[in-house]
Amino acid sequence: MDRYVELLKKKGLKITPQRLEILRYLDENRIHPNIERIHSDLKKDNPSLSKTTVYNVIDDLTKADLLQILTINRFEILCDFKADPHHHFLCKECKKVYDLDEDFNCHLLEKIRSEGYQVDEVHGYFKGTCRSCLNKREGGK
Amino acid sequence: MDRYVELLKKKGLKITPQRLEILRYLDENRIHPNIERIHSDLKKDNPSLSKTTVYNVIDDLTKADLLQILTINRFEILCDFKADPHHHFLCKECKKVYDLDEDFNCHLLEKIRSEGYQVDEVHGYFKGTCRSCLNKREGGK
DNA sequence: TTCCTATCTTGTAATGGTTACAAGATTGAA
DNA sequence: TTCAATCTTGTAACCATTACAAGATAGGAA
Ligand SMILES: [Mn+2]
Ligand SMILES: [Mn+2]
Ligand SMILES: [Zn+2]
Ligand SMILES: [Zn+2]
Repeated sequence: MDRYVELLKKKGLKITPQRLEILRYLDENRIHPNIERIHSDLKKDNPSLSKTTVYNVIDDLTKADLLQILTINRFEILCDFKADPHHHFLCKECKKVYDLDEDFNCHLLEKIRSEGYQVDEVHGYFKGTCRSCLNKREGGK
Repeated sequence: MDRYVELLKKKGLKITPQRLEILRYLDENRIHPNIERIHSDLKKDNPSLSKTTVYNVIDDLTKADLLQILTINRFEILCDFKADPHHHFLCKECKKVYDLDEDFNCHLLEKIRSEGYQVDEVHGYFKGTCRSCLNKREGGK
């Protein structure tokens, strides 16, 4: 059975072409796209896709814990296929959002939990300039 | 000289009553208020304060690095007087945002820097349920 | 397979937080 | 004291997101 059909079934969501396409797209394109990007990319193969549907599906999938919305900037909704927990780096110059795979701060997490907080989500956002933009800056002088 | 006058002067910003009031308010109320809250609280003593001015001043002070805007949720602008770097815990139940004073993940920060990223900001956001809300839940059963 | 209802998709309209703008007030340097 | 640059204010515009209603689809039951 298709991997994405399985994911939706497991969460009790109906199988629709739109949900499958968006899920596949996010899994295969780990670029933290915004709503506009998802919509315009998928419209190529499915011209009738409505932007409202993209909003709805992102909402459903987020509630089902199949993806997460980043709040690394407040100007747009950035979507991330939910794989292992990881953190992010936003380059202020090219605006790309990179994944950081390294494990992140178990010590503080333990500390907070031991103080009685119930922690459901851990978000780590680093902001600055990526290597590629730094290089361009060097080259361009 | 007034502490806040000094801060503004150091950054080359003109001294205005609105800027001083907002700066003082944020320093004395470390509750990560949103624009609406700042505006309505300060309007009590200064009825002519415009919401546009709150937006403008927050913008100026952020650019001057005197405060930071949290992106812990995408529904509102939360302001934080810029003191020592620290991280945050959002309670999904009462919506309060707590400061986490513990030092946070120097290891990963070093790793990223060593890989060539230039890191300007580090944001750590934890989300879940705070002790006070957990207690209420227990008591209310 | 067929039927039927709950759910989903779509286009359009409404919403509301944020930003743009222009006129009048204030600041601070000369 | 003067005056230009900057700031504050109210109003209007913007536009991403959400609400809504009508028609389509999914999937369980018979
Ligand atoms: Mn990611
Ligand atoms: Mn804080
Ligand atoms: Zn870059
Ligand atoms: Zn709470």
